[in-house]
Amino acid sequence: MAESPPLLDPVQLGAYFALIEVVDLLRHAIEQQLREAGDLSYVQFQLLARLNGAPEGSHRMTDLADGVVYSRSGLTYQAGLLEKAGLVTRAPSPEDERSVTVTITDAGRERVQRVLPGHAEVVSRMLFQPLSGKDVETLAGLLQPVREHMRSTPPRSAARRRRR
Amino acid sequence: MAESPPLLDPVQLGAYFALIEVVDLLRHAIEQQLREAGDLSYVQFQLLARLNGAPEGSHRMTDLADGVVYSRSGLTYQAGLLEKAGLVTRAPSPEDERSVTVTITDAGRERVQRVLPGHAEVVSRMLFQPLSGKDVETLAGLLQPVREHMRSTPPRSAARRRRR
DNA sequence: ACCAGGTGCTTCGAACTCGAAGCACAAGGA
DNA sequence: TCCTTGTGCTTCGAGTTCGAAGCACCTGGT
Repeated sequence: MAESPPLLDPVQLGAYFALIEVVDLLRHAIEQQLREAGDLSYVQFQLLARLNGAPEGSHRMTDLADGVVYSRSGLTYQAGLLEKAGLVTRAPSPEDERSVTVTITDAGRERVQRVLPGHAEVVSRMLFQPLSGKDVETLAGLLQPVREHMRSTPPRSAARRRRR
Repeated sequence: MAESPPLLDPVQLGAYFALIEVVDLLRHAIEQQLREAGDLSYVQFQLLARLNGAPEGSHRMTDLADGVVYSRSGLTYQAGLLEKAGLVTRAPSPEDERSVTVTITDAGRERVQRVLPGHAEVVSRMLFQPLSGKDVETLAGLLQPVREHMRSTPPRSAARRRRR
């Protein structure tokens, strides 16, 4: 039987490894900055930022979990921490008694504002410093379709919950 | 006082968010595949792959930790698991009594070979499907300098260990 | 009106992660 | 030689993560 050709050529491998490594290093740097500047984990920051940008400053738990790449149970845990810290409130939704509406508080908005400059600074310095404006546009243009592709493609052997 | 301009423009924000999200989604998919195909976590796979590619099939702990973005203690833990699973052996280095040399076993190599095709398939399908060959080259070309930049730039307020 | 299946969230247990502290060896100057 | 400092790894404790299971509510068909 013939040797099946490698599914990834060297260029692809390089892109793949670089992608993973770049994001790992970036995340570490960001996490450290957020911890020092505002005692937030990256997930917590993402949640607050998302709420801060929402029309009413609130979202359902599920929408939050879908937005961030995160498990439901993990979200419950983090939402609990944020609530305990007074950065967020949780209340059952009026329309659907099952769902919980998470709303950012003033303290939460302040916290986001507090860490935001440092956050932007880290991203700018670590990620964008070696890239020209043109490069960034190109990068964004390449990643956007990939993002959409991944979002639209179900996890193959998917079954968020056992389907009948 | 004047409003300080945002440190990140919309295009940069888009690139940044897409980058993070793409890698998060990719990692999840990969992790699931590795777990199903070979009962490996992503870190374990990375470690085995690195050892598999090494000249002697071995590395010192520190070199492994530096290669992967990972804490020392975490590496000790994972190396322990891999050893327990018989995929790797650990032995004190002959030259330096302090350091530990990790070596991949035949079973370890087999395991890598077993999961590799599926791994490549997932990466290919999720990441590269929406990209042309030219796109991939461009992406690799953009990320390479960023990777080097991050690697060479120390964590700013760095001090891996308390410096005097 | 019932009730079977679906959905939203939480709880639970097990596993993983990290940094700080600790141990042992190494290296280099007094 | 000693002894101070540095390095390689492990241990420890606390915090975080996930999936499976569980509970409550909602929906649509009969």
